[in-house]
Amino acid sequence: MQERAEYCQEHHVHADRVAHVKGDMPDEVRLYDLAELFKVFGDTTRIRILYVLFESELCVCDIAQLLDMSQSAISHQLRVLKQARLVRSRREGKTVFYFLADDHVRTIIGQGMEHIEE
Amino acid sequence: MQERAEYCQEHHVHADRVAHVKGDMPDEVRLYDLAELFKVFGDTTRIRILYVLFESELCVCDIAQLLDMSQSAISHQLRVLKQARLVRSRREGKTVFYFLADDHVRTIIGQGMEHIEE
DNA sequence: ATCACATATGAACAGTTGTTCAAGTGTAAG
DNA sequence: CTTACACTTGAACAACTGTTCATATGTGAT
Repeated sequence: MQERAEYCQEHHVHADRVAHVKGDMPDEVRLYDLAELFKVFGDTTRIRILYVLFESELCVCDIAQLLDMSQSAISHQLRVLKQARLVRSRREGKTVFYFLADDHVRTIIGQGMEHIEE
Repeated sequence: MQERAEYCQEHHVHADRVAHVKGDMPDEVRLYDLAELFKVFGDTTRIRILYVLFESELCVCDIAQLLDMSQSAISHQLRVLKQARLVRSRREGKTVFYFLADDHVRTIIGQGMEHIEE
C-alpha cells in the first residue's frame, strides 16, 4: 500500500498511459458492485442453479433434487441469486418457483463458456 | 445432502421438467471451470486491473501506481489473471508488460456493467 | 562480479464464504 | 386450531481467499 517509489522510479513509469487510463475509470462503487456481481457467478452451486433454470422455472425442491443437495443449501443460494437480481420468484400456493431474471445471465454464462472452451 | 424425501414428496416434484433439464446439463468439470473463471472476475482488485488494461498494456509498476497498491499484491493478482488466460504478458528488458488476452474479457465485463446499471 | 531495479513467490494471518443443523415462517387442507 | 408440507433463516464451523512481509529471481548497466 506504500513504498511504491522504492520500486518504481519516476522516470520509468509510463506517465502518459497512466494519466490517460486514470481519466476513464468507472468510479469505485461501480467497480465494487461489478466484482460483487461476478462473485455470485463464481460458485459451482450457483452456476448449476442458473443452468438448471435455463430451461424452465423450477421450485426449490426440484432444484435440490436435480443438484442432489439439501433444500436449505439451495434456498440460501437462491437468496444470493435473488439479491443479485439474477433470478426472481413467484409463489403458487405452498410452492415457490424460481426463474431467470433476464437475458444477461445467459449472455454472461455463454461468454464464459466460450472462453474456457477455447 | 440427504433426507430430501422428507421434504419433497414424489407427487409434488415436477418430474417432467426435472427429467428434461437433467438431459442437457453440461458436465460437472465444465461447470466447475466456469465457476472458477467467474471467481477470477469476482474481486475488486482484479476487476480494476482488467479495466486499467482496457486502454493499453501496462507494466506491473504502472498498475500498482494506478491502483495505489503494493507491487506484490498486483503481481499476485496478475498471476491469477494469467492462469485464467484473461491477460498475457511480454517482457521488455527488466519490465514486464501485461495486456488483455482476448475480447471475452470486454464482453463479460460489459454485460456485467449493463446488468448492474439496470 | 557487483549493483540496482522490476517483478515473482512463499508463508502467514485476517477476513470471507458455503454448508449443515436446528428452528422458524407461510400456506393449504382437514 | 392443528397438522403437514414447502420454504426460509440464523448461528456455527471448516475451507478458502487476498494482502502483507520477507525473500528470491531475472535483467541490464557499471
